[in-house]
Amino acid sequence: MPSRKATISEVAAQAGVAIKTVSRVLNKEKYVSAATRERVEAAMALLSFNPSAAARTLAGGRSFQIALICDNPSPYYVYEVQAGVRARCAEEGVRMLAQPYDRGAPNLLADIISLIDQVRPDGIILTPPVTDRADVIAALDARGIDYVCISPAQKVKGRAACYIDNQAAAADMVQYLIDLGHKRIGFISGDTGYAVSAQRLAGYRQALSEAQIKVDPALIIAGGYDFTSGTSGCAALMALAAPPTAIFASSDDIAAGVLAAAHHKGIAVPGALSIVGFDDSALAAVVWPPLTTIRQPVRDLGYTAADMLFSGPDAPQHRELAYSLIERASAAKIN
Amino acid sequence: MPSRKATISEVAAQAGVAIKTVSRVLNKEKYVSAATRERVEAAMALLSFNPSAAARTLAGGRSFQIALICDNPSPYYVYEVQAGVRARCAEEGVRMLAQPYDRGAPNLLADIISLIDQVRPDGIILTPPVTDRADVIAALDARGIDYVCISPAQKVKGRAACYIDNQAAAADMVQYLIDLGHKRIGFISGDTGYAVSAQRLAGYRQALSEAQIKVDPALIIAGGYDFTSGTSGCAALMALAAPPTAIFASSDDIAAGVLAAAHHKGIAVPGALSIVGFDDSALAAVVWPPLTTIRQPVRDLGYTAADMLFSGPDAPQHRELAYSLIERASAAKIN
DNA sequence: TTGTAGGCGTTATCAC
DNA sequence: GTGATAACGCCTACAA
Repeated sequence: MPSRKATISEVAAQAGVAIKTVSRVLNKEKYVSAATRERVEAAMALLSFNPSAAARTLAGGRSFQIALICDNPSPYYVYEVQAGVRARCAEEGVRMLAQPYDRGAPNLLADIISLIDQVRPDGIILTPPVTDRADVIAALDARGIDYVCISPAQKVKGRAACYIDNQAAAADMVQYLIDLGHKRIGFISGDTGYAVSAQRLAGYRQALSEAQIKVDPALIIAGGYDFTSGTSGCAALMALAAPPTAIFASSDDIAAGVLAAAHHKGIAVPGALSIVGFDDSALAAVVWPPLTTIRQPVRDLGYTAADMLFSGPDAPQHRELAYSLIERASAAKIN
Repeated sequence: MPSRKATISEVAAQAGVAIKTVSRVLNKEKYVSAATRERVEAAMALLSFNPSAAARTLAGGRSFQIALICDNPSPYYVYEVQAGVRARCAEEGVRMLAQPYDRGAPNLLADIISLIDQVRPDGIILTPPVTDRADVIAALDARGIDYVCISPAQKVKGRAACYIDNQAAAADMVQYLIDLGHKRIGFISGDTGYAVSAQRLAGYRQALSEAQIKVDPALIIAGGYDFTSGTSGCAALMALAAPPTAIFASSDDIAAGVLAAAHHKGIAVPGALSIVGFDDSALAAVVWPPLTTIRQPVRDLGYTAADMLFSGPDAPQHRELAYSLIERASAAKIN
């Protein structure tokens, strides 16, 4: 194993062909005789040749990198999205450039433009709430970069995305609780920075309204998509003079927090309290296969199939602690 | 905002200087008059210039990318390490190339070599168990690439690393349980693929031995660093004719699993059962500051400071569910 | 302090 | 099918 990197011209010399021919083999182009190809491949193996990504990018305009623009307070969510994207990238011979960013960063647009101009990724994957930033989308369109949106707020015709009707799904979940006999149902919202937060709240209101149940503002707690919103939200709800008998958590992390707080207070779940949690990473799971076609038109997706929920590598185990106690209304209904 | 990328020569023309001068400003080199610098910077801003990473890499030999070679079954661990590395990279104007890999991948060495030769990262960060792969380390040394090891099995003089004496730390933790009066202490091990797993078991044995407590093989469960090892391990231990009164979990994920199983069985924790968990991501937290000096000699680190434990962005909240019930022996003792 | 020439390793174009 | 040659955008070396 040589400690110095072999170049394409060395491979060419070794195989007794022109540089361009090696390049053809490398890029799996047509019009290379089988004999030549084999000789070149042998030479590449002999010299353990690895093409320079920088040179290929400079000359060819492709970077062999897919950027994942990702902001989410939940480690599980990030982990699953990354794991899935990474796996698909490996299959395609592309590298994943994970770009977590701080939500609310003032220069997000500039950062993304820098990324594009500096790295020239072959494709970009967006997660909320960037999926809903008109300026970012416009910049991507202007540069003609391929991209897909995970869970955008709106379904836009012709734009590659993994979409779900959040309001309808949330309404389904609340309806499930109503069917169980609940009338006082608490709601812990997600971060207001995410468009889906309002949509889920709308679904909550819709279901109650359809069931002729009056919405009690005291039962609606403003939270964020994290564990602590669940703990504090649950505490606040249970401290009410008339506490709820069920709680809708706007994310699975919130649901886990609610569970923790409920346990802390000695409340049996389920029993005295029912909880449903909205599973965001289920949506993320769906984007993996479409990534294949990131350089081609990607079809929009509707609801996630139930069997895709929690389909991440070890998702079931990792989340068992939370889900063992969560009514799986979402999984049952979202489909 | 032009939709086409500006080049360095365009900036040079705009500023009325030579390309090389722009390059000097770009790389913050000395010997550029303040006036010239300002003019160049103005031109760069005007054209919203972003240098091509590919071109800089090809010509300069630097890629402005740091690779993070990471394998771990715990999302929290990965999340925290990535978050920390990313933050430091941003400060340094470098990008993070996260490279999760499948443990036990047969071609890991080849993959890493490909990474080096193709991307030429400016530095590499390794996490267990790659930190202990002699072939990988040798390859890195051969190529003269800077790298740091998080939690290697052995402390190697002169090799940049974030190290902790796992055996001593584990012994401390078990001693803590013994001090609480426990005599039958269960042990759920980590994956045998990690060198630290054996070291932690050795620490367990050592503490028992020093306390004149006979080691009962039935109390030692083979597991992995994940949640389910905790649930199944706990179930197995509690099913014994003489169950333990305390359990040592080889990782925090295992500890969380033990907790879940204990709850499931209606066992009060703490009370009937004490649990300690080994916190791996605490070690990871320590590597962040040294990253600054990744291109310079990096000093070895000893035990992690207690106040660095759980220092990740939202670590305390996210892990509250698990830790609210875990005796924090490790945090107290590791320092 | 600034500018000029040459090359980094690959791909695209256009011949052969 | 295969091969020369010119880019690609920037940095290193060496002048001026």
